Amino acid sequence: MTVHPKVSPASDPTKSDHVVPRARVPEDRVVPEATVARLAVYLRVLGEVAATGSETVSSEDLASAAGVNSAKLRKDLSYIGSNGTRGVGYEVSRLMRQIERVLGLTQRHAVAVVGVGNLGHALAGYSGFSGRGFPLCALFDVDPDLVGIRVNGIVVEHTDRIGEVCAQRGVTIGVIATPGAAAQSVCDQLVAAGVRSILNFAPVVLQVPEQVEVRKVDLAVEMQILSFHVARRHGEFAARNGSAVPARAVGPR
Amino acid sequence: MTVHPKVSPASDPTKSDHVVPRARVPEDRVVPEATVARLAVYLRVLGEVAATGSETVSSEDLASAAGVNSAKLRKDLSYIGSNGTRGVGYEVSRLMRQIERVLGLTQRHAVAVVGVGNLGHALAGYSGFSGRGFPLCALFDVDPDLVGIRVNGIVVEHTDRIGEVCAQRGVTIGVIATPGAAAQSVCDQLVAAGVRSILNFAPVVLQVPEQVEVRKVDLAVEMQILSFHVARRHGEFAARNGSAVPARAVGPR
DNA sequence: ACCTGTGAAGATTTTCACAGCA
DNA sequence: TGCTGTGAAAATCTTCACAGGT
Repeated sequence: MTVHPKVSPASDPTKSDHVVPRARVPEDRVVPEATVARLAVYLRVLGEVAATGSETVSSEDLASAAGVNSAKLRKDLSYIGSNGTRGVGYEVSRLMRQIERVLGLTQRHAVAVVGVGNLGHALAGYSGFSGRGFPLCALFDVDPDLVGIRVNGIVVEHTDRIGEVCAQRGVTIGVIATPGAAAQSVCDQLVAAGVRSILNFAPVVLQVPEQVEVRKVDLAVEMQILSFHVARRHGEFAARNGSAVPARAVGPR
Repeated sequence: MTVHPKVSPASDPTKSDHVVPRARVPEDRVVPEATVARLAVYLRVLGEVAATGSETVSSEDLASAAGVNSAKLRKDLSYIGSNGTRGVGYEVSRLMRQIERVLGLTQRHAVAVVGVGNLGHALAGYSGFSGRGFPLCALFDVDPDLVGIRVNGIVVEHTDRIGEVCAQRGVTIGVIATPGAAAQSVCDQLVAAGVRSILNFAPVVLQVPEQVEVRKVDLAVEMQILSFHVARRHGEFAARNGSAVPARAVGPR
């Protein structure tokens, strides 16, 4: 079941020296997963800052615009070897380039979307896709009525041709927007075609080889998490006095 | 000079005492945030198990279907005071009810979707919405061509009426599917209307009072995270000893 | 024999707080 | 003075490993 690559409980928790020499790539720093997710957010916020004409930002301002605290932001940026200037802040354009480089946005990633229903359509039309280094290169569906039509300039192919078309067009990222029942099979085909990164919108837990990175976006899960918090809010107070909603500390603006 | 347009973000000065109130269940048990997200997944998988006719599952089987390891699953379930039977496993229907109760799915949560573009349409048509205890009760848009039309049985209202309509229909969860530029303003209106849970699809970091729970779904961020992993695979470990691929297993979230 | 529930260890992430530089 | 970069502490989350019930 669980694969156990390493067994030895490792060594002394003296983190100061990275004992295991990683490959000799320039800027080889370990970027925590949690940090990666936030870097993308910082990048967008930096874009907004740049649009205002500011050439520098402080960690404080950037953090508050990104909704995190400034210590976290500084630590995140320190992982990517960034340097701002003490007493001044970060140079916006330089920092943007740095984050883009770390996120691999200096290369383009050809994207295929499988499933051209409501959601697939919306995705295909999403400008942030092609606009931001993720050119949409292929669309697939099983529905004969959809195969052959053109969406956002791309002709919809039959899912049977996933392997062939993805290989041909160098697809590196696959987006699954099919019904749940079809998702695993589609996923298998993408993986067979060499796709190693998948964004899954189908309400299914995909089983993939470990080298494949899957990100899941699940509306039902998000709604249920919100539901939990709604219930919690009511539960904490309602038990005692039966009132619907606890007094609000913040009124309408 | 400062970037933040609005009031306090979900984190800031006032946040010195940042101890997020832990999630509580009537029994005074604490459910970690990370666990809450997985409970929703377990619930779906349990549904699939139930469909096969099994009346019990082991932590091992359930975990593998949910893509997590069994120790984690058992610990998660222990937080909700669940009990399976040693030597046997968990009773499927009982466990489902328990999770539903903890997630607050025993009550209905009226949902409003703001923004009836491509994505909003897709969301409005999403069956898992109304089907699963989240009745879609209101739709809003600014576009005069959309206001008044009926989508999935719901008449689209103008966003000016968010406050009025949400209050009237008892909306507790708001979904923002507008362009980024409109999102903050829409959010403010939802909050003013008493909505305390928001699912945000707009590529913006919303600034909200701290009692409001915001979940963000951000396609660009997801793509960029995948991009990072693509780049890492190709870059760093390329020529390390010939053995297995160094990529570490990364579970969903 | 099998499988849950959980204390404790380990790993990761967040926050604090301050040294040090422009 | 103002703000970054970062050790170190704290908090959170994951995994181990086994006691204990069936």
